[in-house]
Amino acid sequence: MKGKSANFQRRVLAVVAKIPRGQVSTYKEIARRAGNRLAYRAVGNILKKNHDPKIPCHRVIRSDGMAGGYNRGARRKIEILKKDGVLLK
DNA sequence: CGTATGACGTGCA
DNA sequence: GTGCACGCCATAC
Repeated sequence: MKGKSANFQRRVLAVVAKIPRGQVSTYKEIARRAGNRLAYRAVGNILKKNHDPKIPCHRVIRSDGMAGGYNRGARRKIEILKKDGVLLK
C-alpha cells in the first residue's frame, strides 16, 4: 500500500474542486468530506499552500459566515464571492 | 521525531 | 453580542 499521508490534502483539493459555482462550503465541511472532520485546521493550511488555480479555494469560508483568508488576499476572496452572489458577514 | 505554523472552531467570561 | 483562550489536525522545517 503506497497510500501516502498527503492523501488528506489531495482529498481536500478534490472536494473543494467539486464546489459548484455560486455556492460555498466551510472548512469544517470540507474536512468532514475529506474524511477527517476534525482537520478543519489543516484544510485551511493545505489550501494556503495550494497554488492550483483549478481549485476554487475562494469558495471555502468559515463556519461563522466570514470569508476567512485567501492566498491572493481576503479582500479579493470577498469580492469573488460577492460576484458569485454569496453574501457574507 | 519534535517544534512551529495556521486561509479554523468552540466554549466561556 | 463581543472578545479571548484553548484545542485540534495536517504540513513544513
